[in-house]
Amino acid sequence: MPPSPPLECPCPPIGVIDVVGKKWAICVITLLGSHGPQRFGPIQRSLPRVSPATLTGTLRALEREGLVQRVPAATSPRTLRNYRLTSRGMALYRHLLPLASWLRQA
Amino acid sequence: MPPSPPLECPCPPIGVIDVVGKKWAICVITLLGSHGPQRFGPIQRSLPRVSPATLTGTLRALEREGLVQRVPAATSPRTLRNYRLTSRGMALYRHLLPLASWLRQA
DNA sequence: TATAGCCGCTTCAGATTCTGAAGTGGTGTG
DNA sequence: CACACCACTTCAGAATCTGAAGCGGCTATA
Repeated sequence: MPPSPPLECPCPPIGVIDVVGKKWAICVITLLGSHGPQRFGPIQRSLPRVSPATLTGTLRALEREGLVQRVPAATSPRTLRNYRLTSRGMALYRHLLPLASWLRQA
Repeated sequence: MPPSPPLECPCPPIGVIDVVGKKWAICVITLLGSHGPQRFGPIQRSLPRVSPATLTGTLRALEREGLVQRVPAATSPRTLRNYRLTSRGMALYRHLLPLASWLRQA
């Protein structure tokens, strides 16, 4: 008897999930979705135990996937930048809300 | 001016998310949710590039969180065991469905 | 009973990734 | 100019993951 064929996984295990299927990416997306655009510092302070190197990598990966973009921070006199969700990122955020609420009450 | 206080993250960045916020855990939960209880081998064959060590670790962590349980595989003459979602695991599965559908069409 | 094979892991080395402390560079302020 | 602030970058050590290999329990067949 041949081994049973692979089942189709509802979550394709390669591709975007390599970016999104990480806790810091999930946290960043839901944070930006619920609190609006933020700068690097506040994001870092809101996510205890994330190292700046990992946060930079996470943000760059989300940018590459077109989920987040950097925009000038209008409120600041400095040339600082906010990270904000793109419309694709907003769509993902909405699809993450059920998971986020489950995680909160879990 | 003191640094802005941390924002409340909708996804608490410690706790269950350390188990659930990984791609293999997401894949296992959605796989078991959509295809019913499965044994180790079929799960492994359905998730390309997961190593047996990582899959074992993922399943044990999900078991510890009460999301998955091992039950005797009734259909098999062997003393093999299926992994199946608990009711808590089923609840998580339902909250993961929107994410899974976004990932599929992303 | 002997034996061969499947299955569910476990072990291991090497590669990748993460943490947290420290440092760098660019920009605005006094 | 001196200084502070912020967004990173660098680095070493720790943790985690991959993929190949092997082990032990069980079953089917002889």
